[in-house]
Amino acid sequence: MDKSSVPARLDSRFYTQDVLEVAPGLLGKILTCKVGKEYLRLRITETEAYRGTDDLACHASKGRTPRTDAMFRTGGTIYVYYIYGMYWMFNVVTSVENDPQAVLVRGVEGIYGPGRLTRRLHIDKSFYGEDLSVSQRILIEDDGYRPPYVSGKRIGVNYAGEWKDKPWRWTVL
DNA sequence: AGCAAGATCGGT
DNA sequence: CCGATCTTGCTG
Repeated sequence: MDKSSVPARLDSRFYTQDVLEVAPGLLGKILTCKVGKEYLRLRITETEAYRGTDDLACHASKGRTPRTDAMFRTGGTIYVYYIYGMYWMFNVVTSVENDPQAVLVRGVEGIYGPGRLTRRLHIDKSFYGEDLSVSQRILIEDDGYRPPYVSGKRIGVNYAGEWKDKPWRWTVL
């Protein structure tokens, strides 16, 4: 049998890598989330990397606050924040403790937009700080699928000086 | 206590 | 292109 076709939960060995490895690496992985009594399983199609205190687009560049605390924890932690009075943003923390990095999941199959996907998956503040490698209601799985992809500039970060042009957004073709 | 900005979205 | 809508963090 084909071992690579058996879905396996991603663990800390994957999440503790650098965000520039994890963000494109998450493309094609299966985001599994319990919604009511059902588990919705959707492949990730678009991601963005936010990397450390130097990256002016990264919330951690403003320091460690109650809001950004989760980003400073170990890889696999969930960082969720509320924006524009309407939307929850779902992020996967990467790297090790005190090296604040995170992947913003911007899209999954059939759902384009970070605010839309959290609405569909019922992801809100209650997921803040949860651990993707052990949670019973949310996890990410790898079944070996490796889709082709392209990279481009991040969205909505024109205030970030030289950091606004980093090609840290990845989209499946 | 008040204020300005924000990793968005949907309608005009 | 603009309004909705509210949390966060900073200023005073």
